[in-house]
Amino acid sequence: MRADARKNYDQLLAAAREIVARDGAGASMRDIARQAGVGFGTMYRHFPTREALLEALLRTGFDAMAARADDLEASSAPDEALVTWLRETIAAAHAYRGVTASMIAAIEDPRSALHGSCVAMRSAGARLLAQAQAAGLARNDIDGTDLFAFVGALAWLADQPALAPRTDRLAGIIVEAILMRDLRNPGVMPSEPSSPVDG
Amino acid sequence: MRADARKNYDQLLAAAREIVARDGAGASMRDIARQAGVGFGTMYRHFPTREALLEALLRTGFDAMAARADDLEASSAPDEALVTWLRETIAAAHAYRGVTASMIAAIEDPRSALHGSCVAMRSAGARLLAQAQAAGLARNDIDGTDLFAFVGALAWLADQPALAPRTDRLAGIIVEAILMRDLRNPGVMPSEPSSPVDG
DNA sequence: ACCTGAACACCGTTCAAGT
DNA sequence: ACCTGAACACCGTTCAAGT
Repeated sequence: MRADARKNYDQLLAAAREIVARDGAGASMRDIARQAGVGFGTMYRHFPTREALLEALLRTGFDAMAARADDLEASSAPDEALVTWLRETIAAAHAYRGVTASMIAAIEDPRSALHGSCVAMRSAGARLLAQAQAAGLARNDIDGTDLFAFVGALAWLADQPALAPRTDRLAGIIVEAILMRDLRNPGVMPSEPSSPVDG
Repeated sequence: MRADARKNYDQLLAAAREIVARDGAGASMRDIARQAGVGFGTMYRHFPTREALLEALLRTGFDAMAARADDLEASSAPDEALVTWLRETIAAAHAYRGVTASMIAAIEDPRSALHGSCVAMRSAGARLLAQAQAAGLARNDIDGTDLFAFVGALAWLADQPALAPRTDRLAGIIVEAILMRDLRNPGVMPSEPSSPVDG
């Protein structure tokens, strides 16, 4: 890759990060090329489709969340690892407004440029879920794709200005349901031995 | 309203229903006008904004769901009323692909044409929730807007082809969490008298 | 090799001209 | 009163012409 091409590539990615954060996944391609100081044709040479551009933009973040899952798996209890990973992943997805739909469409389309990153992230979450399930800390009737679906739905909530402030609390309710916890009484701490945990 | 204007209005609405069902909330306005056999100007005379058109399209459905809440409140146990209403409302929202976001944005914008219908529907759901809460059948730490948020998130799930088949099951998990039920063992039917139902 | 922008076929929206 | 479509400023995308 020639030096000028490399520079254009980097500038396009930087511009895309800025414009997509401002205007969402449907941002104007022309705006991105303009912001990068590059001709439209150059942009299409580097990224033949909008999805290819989003892919390059998201791969870094996705790979980071997959790696984060590994760290959490090693350092935390299975349930806490899962909770932390879910919260951070929702927050990360929210950083790219509106991309969640493309992300989810990519997971079952092997031809999509986003496919690899999506599958890797789903696997990372699925591993954490399996750990929690093996420890008897999470319900057994959901899988990694269900987890992915919840992340997507909650990231979508975070994208709605009217609902964003409630996202954390609603995520908490879903996490409770996944972890089979019962935290309904706000005054009672989970340290109280209220549930029968016999095998 | 003149007879020809009335006819154009109705044809625009019918065309919008068809095109929006096919292409979602971002459907081409020109397509709708063309499908209706009406000039662009005529369309903008009747519906000055895209939101105004969506509003007219959705108001009927929203009002129906509000009325449905009244029926259910009168005819069913509070928890079953809430479950049924949630499922039907998610299905109804899904019939208008992608409009959920506009619907939710409208709820806190009194100037939006959708505002009235949204608030009415939220109130209907909130009433069912309050009934279930009063009967001790639903958790007390959520309100009508939370319910609305769950409906939106689940309708969004139903809009994603890759996740649509799981929507019902995931809705069930959320409903369980709202109703404080524990149906985690798939083999056990709820007919088993496991919960104390004394009043 | 790589870059560029005129060119094409669209889009949402407006408004002068029609009946 | 109401309808219409040319006109404007955009958009995504391509491709012949340049270096």
